[in-house]
Order: sequence, then structure tokens, then C-alpha cells
Amino acid sequence: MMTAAAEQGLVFGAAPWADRLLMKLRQRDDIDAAEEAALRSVIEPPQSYPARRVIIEEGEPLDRSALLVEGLLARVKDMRDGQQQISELHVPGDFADLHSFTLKRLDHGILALTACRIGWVSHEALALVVERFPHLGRLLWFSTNLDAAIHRAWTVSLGRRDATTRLAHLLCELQVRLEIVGLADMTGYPLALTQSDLANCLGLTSVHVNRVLRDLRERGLVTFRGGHVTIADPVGLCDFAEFSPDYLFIEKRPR
Amino acid sequence: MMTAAAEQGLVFGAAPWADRLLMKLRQRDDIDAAEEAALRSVIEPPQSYPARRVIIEEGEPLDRSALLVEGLLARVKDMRDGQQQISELHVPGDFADLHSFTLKRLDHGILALTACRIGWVSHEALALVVERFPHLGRLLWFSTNLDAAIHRAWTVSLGRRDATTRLAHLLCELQVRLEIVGLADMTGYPLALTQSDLANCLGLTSVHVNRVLRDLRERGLVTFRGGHVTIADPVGLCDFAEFSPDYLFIEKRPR
DNA sequence: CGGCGAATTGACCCGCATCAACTATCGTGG
DNA sequence: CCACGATAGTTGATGCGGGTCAATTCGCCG
Repeated sequence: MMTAAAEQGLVFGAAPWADRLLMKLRQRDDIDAAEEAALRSVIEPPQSYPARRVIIEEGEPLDRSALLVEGLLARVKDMRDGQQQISELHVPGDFADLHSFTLKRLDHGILALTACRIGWVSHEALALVVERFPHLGRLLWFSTNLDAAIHRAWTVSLGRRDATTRLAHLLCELQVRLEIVGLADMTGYPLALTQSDLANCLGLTSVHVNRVLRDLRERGLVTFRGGHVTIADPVGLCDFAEFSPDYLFIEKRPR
Repeated sequence: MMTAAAEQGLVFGAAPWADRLLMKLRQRDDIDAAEEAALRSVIEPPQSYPARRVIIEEGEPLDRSALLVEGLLARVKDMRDGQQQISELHVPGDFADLHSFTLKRLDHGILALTACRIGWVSHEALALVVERFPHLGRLLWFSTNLDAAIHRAWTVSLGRRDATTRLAHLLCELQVRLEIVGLADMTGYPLALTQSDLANCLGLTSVHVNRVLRDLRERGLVTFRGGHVTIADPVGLCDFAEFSPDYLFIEKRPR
């Protein structure tokens, strides 16, 4: 019962800030009460960070990972000439840098795009949990592999899609990922990004993102305005973007 | 002694086809004799595949992973309109789809770009080894996270670098990765790809790759001809490409 | 020698960057 | 309450990197 309630994000018992993480993991595989308790126990109470704060500097040695509880995070790489590229966006329920558990430092920075709340997990505690509950370990491993799958989808967008399709595809991805953690309904979702942030995801300039947003709006597919994405024609949008959620692995599979 | 020899890829004892994999993993962390034996034992004798053969179809259910022993593999995604994007190149010693261990199917295909030899590993056997040797499990987890780091480097190239720099960066990456497994010397390495393959990595057309190769040659940085990359000016090339091997995590770190 | 895929080169075009102006929004202090 | 300054968004004019199309040439194999 506690398990079922947690699935809907309604539990305010132990470490409720892990609810969205559990929602996300449970769409992949069952997690029993012992595993749930162990996982919740390693996540520290969330700390708040203001928008635009660098949470983790590129290369910094790390002994903990960040679970995003609220807000939006980005994995960013800065170039010599001042350009920036975002390699992934993180929504609540995501570990933004679970890969630092094995990498011990990051090849990119972690930047708060909005005000955020983050629950930290020490690698030491995580190592114990993973050895004690190998199935949970495999699920967390899965979770980093899912990040890689998202990277590959972005690679395809950047390499082979034009600006309009690329943006449409990203908005589809976010719809699905936010739905999983209960932050989107069928009509859309709040998204407190600037057009410049989107440009840094899409390898474009903010000027062009602006034009492309107008294009998508005028096509009657999707609107992004005032920090909210409104999907006018879900089927049309997916088709236009050649979007299929397959790469997000939303399916129950034994570990 | 066997361990030290294996480090140089000279052992022809048990499963010598795992030598390059061990070379690669050992640049990250020590592997003791028991772990080495366990790892070697799960890798089946290599099978041969001709160039251009699809090794794994996108979406196909998987219960084993492919260790590349010889040749070149690519992770490919095909688009509706016939375009193709490669999201990663694999060199000998790489698991091409270790992530299928947790994903159970792939979001992309695996294509042999040249004639290849592949040693298969069943997920069942792998699961046993990983539970028995958690440190080895962490090292393999690291290895999939390294793939993700390579994806991110490509994302940056595709999003923010021009064609010439992008190609230069890729050639630098391959130099380093091939050096690790003893397939490149300081002057360069064999690379049996077509210009069209490179185009599919870089989000370009083969026509433009051709022009860009000429540009790099005329700048005196690097030459790609007859299936061989010759690096004329290593320092100049790295500088030109804004290349740093940091994202390849070539450093000993405790697991 | 003939055939075929890969490489090479030129001419032309288009998507997106760049540069530049202007407007909208919002928080802040006088 | 308004003036302001800062940041984000919007739109137009112009230029360039890389795509497209097409014609050779090269290199290898039968």
C-alpha cells in the first residue's frame, strides 16, 4: 500500500523527495519495500539553489551525486569562444550525474537553469546499497544507460534534422519525460527555459529558435510562451518530428 | 606474470581475444587474476562478419553483448528519408552494446563498417560475474558511462563546431582510443572507413567531407588516404580541434 | 579490358548565423 | 506609483557554410 501510494507520488513518509525518482524507476521494473527503503535512505534532504547557479564545475572531483527534486538542470560544456552546448536536460526525478559514481569527475558542468532543489547521495552510501541490492544496482546502471540513449537521440537531431524538426523533437521528449514523473498532462507542461537555453540544446542561436518557435506555432503544432509548452496537435507534432518514445525505454523489463 | 604480459596483449593463453578489452580496462583500474579469469571466461570465441553486415537490428530483443575483437563497428540510426547518423564508432577492445545488458534492446543498430571479429558474451553469464565480482561490475558500468561521455563530445561537435574542426576532433579521438589498445602509433593509425562513413558520423555529406579532408591536408595537420590516417602535426591538430582527451577518462581511479 | 563504387571537383542554392534595431516584461529603488 | 535598467523576446537585412546536383576521375577486382 505504501508502495502503491508512492507510485503516485503521494507518500509523505520517509524521504518523500525521492518520490519522482521512484515513479521513474518503477515504470521500468518493480522495486520491493526493502529496496525502496534502502534507496530512500541514501538520499539526503534537498537543498535549494538559485537559477543560473553552477552546481558542479567541469572536472571537479566528486564523491556524491545529485538527484534533482525540483526545477531544471542542464549538462553544459563551454567552448573557448564563449559558445555553450547543453548535452542533456534534467527534469525532477533524474539523477543529473549518477555517472559520476563511476567516473569520479564529470566531463561537463551541471548548471541550474531554474531555481532547483537537489537531494545529494554520497557515493560511499550508494556503493553499499548497490552491493547489498544488486537488482537496484542494475536499475541504476540502466538509468545511466538511458541518459546515453537520450544523448544518441540528440546526436541524430543535431546531425540530421533541420532546426524546426529538432526543436519539435525536443519538445516531444520533454513531454514524455515529464509525464512519467507527473509534471505534464496531455495538453503540455510548464518549462521555465529561455529561448537561449533551447538554442544551447539545439546547436542554434536564440534568434533562430525564436523564428522556429513561430513556425511551429503557425503550423498549429505547439506553442511555447510564458514558460509553458502547449501541445496543440500531439499526433501531428510526433509525426512532424519523426518522434518515437522507444529510446526512452518506457516498458517493464526484468532486470 | 600472465597478468603483466596480458597488459601488452601478448598472452595467447585463455581467451586471448579479450586482450584489448583488458588493456582498455586496466588503464582505468587494476584487475586481479581472479577477475581477469572470470571476465575472459564469459567471452565466447570470436566469430567473423563481413563488412557492411548489420550485426544487430534496432529494437531486436537481446540476451548477449558484442565485444569487438577486430575491425570497426558503428552505432547507426536510419531516418525515414534514408539519411543515416552514426552515434559512436567502436574500435577493438570495445563492447559495442554492453548497454544492452540493462536495456535489453537497443535504440540503434550495430553495423560492421569493415570485416570484423566479435566475441559474444551472454547476459546471463555476465550477471553472474558481476554479482560475484562487484568491482568488475563497477568497471563495466564505468565503461558504458565512458560511451556516454563520447556521445557528449560528439554532441558538442555537432552542435557547435564547424565541419573542419569537427572532423579534426574525431580524428584526435580515434588516435587516443586506438593508442590505448595498441592500434595507433604516434604518427597515426589505419582506418578503413569511407568518406561517406565519416559524413554519417559528422552530420555532413560525403562531398563536404572530401573538401574538408583536403583543407586539413593543406593546413599540414592530418592526412586521410588509402584507409590510413597520418597525423602530420599532433600538437597543431589538437589545438585546432580544441581537443582534450579528458572526456576519455584515461587515468587510474579506484572503483 | 570493363565495370563499379569511392573520391574529387565545380556551379549553384538554401538554411541558419550574424548584425542590428526595436519591443516587452519585470523587478527595483526613488 | 512611476522611472529605470536589465534581460528576454521579436523582426528585418545580409552573408556564408555546407547541401545539392552533376560530371569526371580514380582504384580495385573480375
